[in-house]
Amino acid sequence: LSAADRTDSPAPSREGLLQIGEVAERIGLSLRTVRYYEEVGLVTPSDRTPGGFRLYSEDDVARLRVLKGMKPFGLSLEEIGELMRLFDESAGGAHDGDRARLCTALERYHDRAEARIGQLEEHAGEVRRLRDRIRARLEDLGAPGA
Amino acid sequence: LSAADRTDSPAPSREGLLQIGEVAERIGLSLRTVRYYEEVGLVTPSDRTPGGFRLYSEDDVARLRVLKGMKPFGLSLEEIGELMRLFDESAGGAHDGDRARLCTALERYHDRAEARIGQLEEHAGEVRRLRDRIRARLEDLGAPGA
DNA sequence: CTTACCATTACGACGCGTAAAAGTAA
DNA sequence: ATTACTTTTACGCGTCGTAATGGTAA
Repeated sequence: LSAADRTDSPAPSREGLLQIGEVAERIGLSLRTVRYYEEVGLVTPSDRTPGGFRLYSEDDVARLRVLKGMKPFGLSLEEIGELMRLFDESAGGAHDGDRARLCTALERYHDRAEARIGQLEEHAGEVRRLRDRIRARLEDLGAPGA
Repeated sequence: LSAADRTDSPAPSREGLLQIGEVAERIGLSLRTVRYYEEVGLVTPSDRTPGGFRLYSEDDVARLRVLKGMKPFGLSLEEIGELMRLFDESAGGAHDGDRARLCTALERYHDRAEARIGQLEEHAGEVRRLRDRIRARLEDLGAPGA
């Protein structure tokens, strides 16, 4: 290797395809998690090197990013998979199947999202009250000492 | 049994002590969960019937309620246990031990609570965006049909 | 005696963390 | 040859859900 090659870039590999380490770091997921998502059929790398290294396209990366964004939704990975397929199908333009089924399914997730938002806000409120209780204990504990 | 006894009250049992079913229903936890909290040393029933039925005092119930309120904090049950003990110790009035240790420990939980609040609000934001995307898909899907 | 409630034990699931042993890329 | 990256396999953990089997309360 010539000295000019010492850019030491982690692994652009070929044709803009990324290997798992780069992907995980960009998205903020662990390697284990990315592999697990593949194991349960959520995101499969578009290609592999002859040696078996996973190679992800930009689309794959995008899917993973969407996936990560869905996590606060509190769905199971299986449900996340269904939701992503619903998106795929509904984005397909050609609504070959029954559009009605897509709608009702999406509506259910929409309602669940609303419910989840409320729950998260409730939770934030509960934690705020807890924080205040801790704060009170602290003042109640720090004042006599100072 | 006389007909007058057919009030069929679930299980006030004796002396205001409640058995697990009543407790679980009041708090909104499953029996399994209540038993598990006991298993890991968080809330132990004050008494048992001769036959082995768990009997909870009002204080026990209160502890369980506090416990449930802490769940959105996202702590492990072990950490929740520590936090509850910190509360107990700091409420003891007689601060026999080192007050400094209590303070620093409580402060850590306080900071973690703040962080958690921020996280929950972020999550709510993400779910809101997701909801909007679902909504967009629905409009995009429903308009051409109607 | 019946019915509703409760006990214990144990195995399973989900979403990964983590380690082990080995192969691949450059 | 070295080094950094990757592979697969497999066991572990926390927080319960869910039987299965049998005892208790009234």
